[in-house]
This record gives sequence, structure tokens and C-alpha cells, in this order.
Amino acid sequence: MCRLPASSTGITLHKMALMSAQKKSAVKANLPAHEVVYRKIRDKVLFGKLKPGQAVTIQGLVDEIQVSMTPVREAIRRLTAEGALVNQGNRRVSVPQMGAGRFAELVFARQSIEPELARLAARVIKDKEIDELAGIDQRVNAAMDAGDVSGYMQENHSFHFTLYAHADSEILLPLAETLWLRYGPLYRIICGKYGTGSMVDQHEETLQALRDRDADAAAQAILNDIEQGFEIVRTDYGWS
Amino acid sequence: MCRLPASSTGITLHKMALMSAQKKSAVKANLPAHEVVYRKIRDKVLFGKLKPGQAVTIQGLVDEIQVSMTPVREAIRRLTAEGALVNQGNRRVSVPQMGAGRFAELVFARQSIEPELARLAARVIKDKEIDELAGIDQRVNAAMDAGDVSGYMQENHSFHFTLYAHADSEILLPLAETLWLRYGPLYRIICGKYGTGSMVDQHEETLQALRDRDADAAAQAILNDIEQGFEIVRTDYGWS
DNA sequence: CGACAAAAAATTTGATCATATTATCGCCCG
DNA sequence: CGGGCGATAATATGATCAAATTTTTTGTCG
Repeated sequence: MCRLPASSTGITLHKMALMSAQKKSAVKANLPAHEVVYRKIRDKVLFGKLKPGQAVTIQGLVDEIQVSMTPVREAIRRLTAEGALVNQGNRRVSVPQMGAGRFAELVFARQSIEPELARLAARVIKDKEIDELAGIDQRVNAAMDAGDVSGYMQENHSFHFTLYAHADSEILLPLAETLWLRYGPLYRIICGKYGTGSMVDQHEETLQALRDRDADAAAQAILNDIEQGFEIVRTDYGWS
Repeated sequence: MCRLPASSTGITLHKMALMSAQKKSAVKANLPAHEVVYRKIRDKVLFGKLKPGQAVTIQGLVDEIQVSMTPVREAIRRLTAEGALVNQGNRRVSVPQMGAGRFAELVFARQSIEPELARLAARVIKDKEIDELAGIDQRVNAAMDAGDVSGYMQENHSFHFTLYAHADSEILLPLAETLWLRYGPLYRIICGKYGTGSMVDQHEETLQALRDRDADAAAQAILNDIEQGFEIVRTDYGWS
């Protein structure tokens, strides 16, 4: 899946040293520029660094990151296709805004897709991988205790998608990712308003269901986890 | 929403004549190049003009359509994000192939999303719009009677998405589109193998439910329609 | 002497950039 | 308050660089 290091070609140790000197991170240094830009903006949307309605310009990103226009354009097209950004007709793009109708759609879609991913994952997940999930949940709780909103959102995302990744799903998983991209900016506002203290999750119940090898219980726990997040949004915005 | 014709700038009749001579359709001639390329490849995937596994090269499209690399790259990135194409690691893209597992995911996703779109649409659709749908269904049947596989697939797509468009959905509708993009190449093979004679649909039942203002019945009719298509695939490939 | 395999050159394809072109927005003036 | 003018940002192209595949060459072994 990932781009393999070019070990088959005649890359010498000398050249490797040169590369790692030029680029910052030697591990994922040879990622394409458009991929780097994509991930950068994607994470900003996903973790609420960008507000709903905020404009995203090509040249702004060209200045921010040091790349040319072409990779930025590609990244923006991709993000628009994934629903992380929207085209505003007059060739401008911005972070999408949400109303009651869109939120209802988002609720329906997440409740349909994510429990199924949890169910598929529960059937094949190994004990060792459950332990890894438990470790992520500890970091979620730590971030909540520390009042670290940004860290909470990242670790919470990590918990869900580390679980879903085990479902070996090439269709449902990308769907879930687009839904989280839509949810990110809104959820960040809610978290900022109420703080991490009021956040509750069903991660413990999920972990227990996984340890019991009970796929249906895992699906139900994820459904409950999602629903608890939605409930805060619903009451705050009055979207009942 | 659409790009307005550049009437504000100093475009002379002479230049207009030149443009319409160069471009085929004067109506949507001023679409961005990347959009044109995108629609071209998208329709090819959707209606099965490209086989599963078939490679799609940038330079091949540059030669086929007469545009530069940049718009083609953007179109391919967008289509990859939508699942119409897949990245094969070594920076090449191709039409995705399907196995039993992916097919099961596709079945689940379409059965979850599309009945809901039909339900939402049924609540707001007007009589006149139902008549329009009935007209499309007649064209579906005409294509089936004529044994026109390509026409059948286009009109069938038109029937579903003309209905879904009334749902006023910005989240579920794009999801359904990506699922059809995944389904297109596979379904084209099946249609080619068995011909349009063996195809059956639930469009009449759907139309009746819409006329009855029965949203649940409309959702059920679409669910049955989808299921009938899947059944042929299942038996042919032995994916039970 | 022929054939297979490994290595190297060549061609093809993809990625990035700098630049020209074109459309849109904001502002000023009538 | 509306229409033209300049600034700004987006689109599209061709050129350039890098990587991967294919083809050719070469050497060795049967």
C-alpha cells in the first residue's frame, strides 16, 4: 500500500544520507507533495482547526507550506470530493457549514456505517490489538482530564479508526472518514464551548464487547458512543 | 451556481464564432477543463466503458482529450477520492476490482443509504416531478426492449438519481454516487453477459408508492430494486 | 553454440514548478 | 446606486525533473 523505499533501484547509503539531511523526517520523507498538503489540510478540518464557513485559498496555502500551486490544487480537489471542503460556485472553496437538515443526514449516515465497521472489526481483532486500543482510550481519558480539546479530538479519532481499520474495509471505511470530516469543525466548536469535562464516551463498553468476542455488543457500544456525542450537539443547537 | 458566459469581458462575435467552431457544445462550453475531464472519465466508469483492473494513465488522457496534464491530474485525484479509481502503490491508477468481501460492503452500504434517499425524496416530490420520473422509466424499458445495454445503464442511473435529487441531501447523495461508481464496472459485465432481457426492476412499484405519498413504501420499493440487481451478481459470481 | 538470467540503457509515465492567461471581487467615480 | 478599472486569485500550459517499466545488452552456464 505505502510507497516502498526505492531499495530495488541503485540507491546508495550516500544518497540516503543526503535525503535525510534535506528532508525533515526520514521516515515519511518521500511522500509526494500533494499528499503532504492533503494531510495537512485534512487534519486541520478533522480536528477543527478551521471554522465552518472559513475560506481556504490556494495561494494562502502556497504561502503557508512551501510548495507550488499544482500540488495544492490537487489536494483541494481531493478534499472537496471527500466533503471536507465545498465549492462556493464562484471558484472559491471553504469549510462547509452545517444546519439542522445536514446534521440529520450526518447522524443517519454515521449510525448506519460505523456500527457495521465495529461489527466487522470485532470478528477479527486480536487480543494484542485490543490492548493497543485500550492504550489509546487511556490517552483519550488523559486528554479529557487535562482539558486538552485538540488532543481529545485526535485521540478519540484514533480510537475509532484504529478499531475500524481491522474491518478490512475498502468501501465503508472511506465513507466513515468523509463523515468525520464533515463532523470535525462542528464538534470542535461544541467541545470548545462545553470543555472536555462534559464529554462522555462508551469506549470501556466497546473494549469489553471486543474482549467478549461479541460483535453485536461492539456495534451497539459504538452506536451509543456516537449518539452521546450527537446529543450534546442537538441540545446546544436546538436540532431535535 | 454555474459559470456565467463571459459577456462582461470584451468578447466579440468573431471570437464567439471561433469558440463555437472549436468546441462542440456551445451551451456548456465554458466549463473548466478539469470538470470536463472529470465528467468524461466518471461517465466511463459509471456506465462500464472501462473494465475492472483496466489502467488509466494521465498521458493517455492527455492524448485522448486535448488538454494539458494539470486538469487531467486534478480529475484523476478527484475520481480516486470518490472511489471510481484506485491508486496501485507505484503511482499508477486503475479501475478497481471487486471480490466477495467488497461486494458485501457495497450491498450493505447501498441498502443503508438509498432507501433513505428515496424516503426523503418521497416526502417532498411534486406530481409533475413524478411524471418526469415515469418518463425516464419508459426510456429504461425502451432500452431494455431494444437490448441496448449502455442506454439501459444510463437511463437506470438517471431514474434513481433524478429521484434522489429531490431529497435535498448534500451528504447522503454524494455517498450514493460513490457507491454507484464502484458498482458500474461490475454491473456492466453482468448486463453484457445476460443481456437486458433478464433485467427486472421495481420502478413501477416505486412510482406507485410516490403517487400514494407513502415514503416507507418508496423506500421499500428501492430496497427491492437494488436487491434484484444484486441477486443476479451473486448467483453469477457465487458470492452468497 | 544456444539459452537463460542479470544488469544497464532507453523510453515511457508521473510529479513539480514557473509562467501566462482569464475570470472575479473590491473600489472609485460619475 | 450602478458601471468601469485595477488588484487579486484561480485556471491552464509547457518545460523540467524524477521514477518506473521495458528493452537491449552482456555474461555465464549447460
